[in-house]
Amino acid sequence: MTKKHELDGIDAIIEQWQTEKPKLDLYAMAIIGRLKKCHALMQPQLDKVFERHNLGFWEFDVLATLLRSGKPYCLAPTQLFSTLMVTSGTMTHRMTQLEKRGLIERIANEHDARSKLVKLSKSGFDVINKAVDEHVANEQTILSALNKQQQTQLDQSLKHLLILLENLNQK
Amino acid sequence: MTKKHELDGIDAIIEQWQTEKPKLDLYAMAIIGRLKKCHALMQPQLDKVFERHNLGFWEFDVLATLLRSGKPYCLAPTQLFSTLMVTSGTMTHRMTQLEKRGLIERIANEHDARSKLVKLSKSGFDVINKAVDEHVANEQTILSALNKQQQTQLDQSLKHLLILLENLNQK
DNA sequence: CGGAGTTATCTTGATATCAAGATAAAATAT
DNA sequence: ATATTTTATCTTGATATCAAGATAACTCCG
Repeated sequence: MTKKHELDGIDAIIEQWQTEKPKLDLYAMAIIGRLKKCHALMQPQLDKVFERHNLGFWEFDVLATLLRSGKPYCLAPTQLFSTLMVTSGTMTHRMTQLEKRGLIERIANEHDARSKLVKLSKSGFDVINKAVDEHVANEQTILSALNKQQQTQLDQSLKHLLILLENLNQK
Repeated sequence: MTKKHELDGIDAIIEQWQTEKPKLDLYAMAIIGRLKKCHALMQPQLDKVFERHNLGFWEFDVLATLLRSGKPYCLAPTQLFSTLMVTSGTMTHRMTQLEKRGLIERIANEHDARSKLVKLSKSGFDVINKAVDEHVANEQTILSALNKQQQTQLDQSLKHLLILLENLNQK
C-alpha cells in the first residue's frame, strides 16, 4: 500500500537515455522532463472546464486577465499581450474573435489615440466570472490528491524555480 | 541578503484575484499558475541550444526520441506521435520536413505494410547526438542556481504531481 | 477462406501562432 | 515648433497544429 518507489513516465525515459548516454548526469533532464510532462497533462484537465463554458484556453486567458484587472475590466492591447506572453499579432487576432462573439468591446483611449482599449462586455463578464469560479474549483480538485504538505512543498519548489527563471529572462 | 519572502510574478496575480474574488481559496491556482509560468519561461532557455544546432524544438523532440530508443534508432510513426503527444497528422508533417532535410529516412516495415518506419540518418544521428549533449548541459546550467536540496525537493514534488496526472489521464 | 471490425497512416481544411514589416500617434530633443 | 526617435497596434505571409475523414493493411472469427 505504501508507494515509496512508484515510477512515473519520466523514469522510463531517463533509463533509456542512461543506456544511450552512460556518461551523462541526467538529473536535471529528469526534473525538466517532469515539468514539461506535468504541463502537458495538466492542460487537458483544465480545458474540460473551458469547454463547458464554450471557451478555448486562450479565450479564457484573455477574459480572465481582464477580470482580474478589476473594475472597469478594461486594458490596453499591449498590457494584454505582454501579460499573456503572445505577440501583438496574436493579440489582434484574439481581440477580433472575442469582439465578434460579443465578449469584449473596443473603446477609444482618451489618453493615447494609438490604442483602442479592450473592455469586458456585460456578457463577457458574466461568462468569465462563472468560468473562473469553476476553473478554481477544478484546480483544487486536481491537486486534492496531494496532501497539504505535498502541496506546500510543490508550491515552494516551483516558486524557487520561477524566481530563478524570471531572473534569467530579464537579463 | 536573505531572500525569505521573495516574490515572484504569480504573487501579484494572485493578489489581484484575491481582490476580485475575496471568497475563493486560490492556493491551487497559485501552484498551477507557477507550473504554467515555469514552463513558459523555461522553453526559450531550451530553444537557445536547439537554434545553435539549427533545430526547432519539435525537430529536436522527434530526433531525440529516435536517439534514446537505441540502435537501430528506428521507430514506427505511431510510436513516435503517441510518445510525443501529437496527432498523426502532425507527425506526418514532421516526418516530411525531417526527411527533406535528410535527418531521417523512411524504410519499409517488414512486419506491417501499413507503416514506413522512421530511422535516424547518419547525419541525423550526428546532429542530435551533439545537440543532446549540449541540451543536457544547458538543463544543468539552468537548474544550477538551485542547491541540491532544492533540486531534490522540486523533483520529488513534480514526480508526485506527475503520477497523479498520469492516473487522471488514464481514466 | 472471407467478411467484419480494427489499426496505422495520410489527407484535408480550419485555426492559432509568430516574425517582420507597415502605419500612425506620442515623446523627446534641439 | 519641428524633426527624430520611440511606442502601440495592425497587417501579411509562413508555419505548426488539430480534428475529422479517407485509405489501405492487418486480425479475428465463424
